[in-house]
Amino acid sequence: MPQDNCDPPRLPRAFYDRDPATLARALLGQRLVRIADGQRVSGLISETEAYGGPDDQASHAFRRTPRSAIMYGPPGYAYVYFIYGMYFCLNAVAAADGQPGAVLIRGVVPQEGITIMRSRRPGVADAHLADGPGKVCQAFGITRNLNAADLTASSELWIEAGPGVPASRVVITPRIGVRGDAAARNRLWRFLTRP
DNA sequence: CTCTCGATGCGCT
DNA sequence: GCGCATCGAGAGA
Repeated sequence: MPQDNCDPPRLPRAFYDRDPATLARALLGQRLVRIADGQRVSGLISETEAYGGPDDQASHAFRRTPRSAIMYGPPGYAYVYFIYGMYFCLNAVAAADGQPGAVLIRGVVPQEGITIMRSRRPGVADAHLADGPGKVCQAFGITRNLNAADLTASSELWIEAGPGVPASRVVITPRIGVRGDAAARNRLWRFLTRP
């Protein structure tokens, strides 16, 4: 596979080497980039959620299993999982090696390759191309193949430094759809960008 | 092996 | 607002 970019400005591993909530906030306004079939698709991350380890009942890493093992590994890797029999969700592994944690990419505002996204999600209005975790993976063509991809080195999927988002435009809420104990439900670990 | 149900999205009401 | 699609991970037996 020839590398058609000289040196894409991927965020370095140190960027991911933080606790999940801090990383979730920091990922807002960064650029998610996907190259498939030589086509570049990108957008600014607009919504994230942090997931922890054994102290977070809502997290896959609440228990260490073969699937969640990657969340215990070094930061900067993609954790892609299959859900509800038909959707994929993309996470970026956070925190140091041995410290479990990840950030779910819940929403992206499309920038480049919008026509490709439309073709991947036929009949969907532009505003809803990637405004949900499953939609992000559909619009960006992200599947199981990209699980464990190194976001700091992959030529297929990475995150670049974007304009970021000022604190005045960040909204923080509890996470969506978590069913754990009160601690898991009440944690303010969802970050979204207000327009 | 079997059973449950989910870090969801969509279409219909 | 509500029900359904659809299947793999994880747990219990």
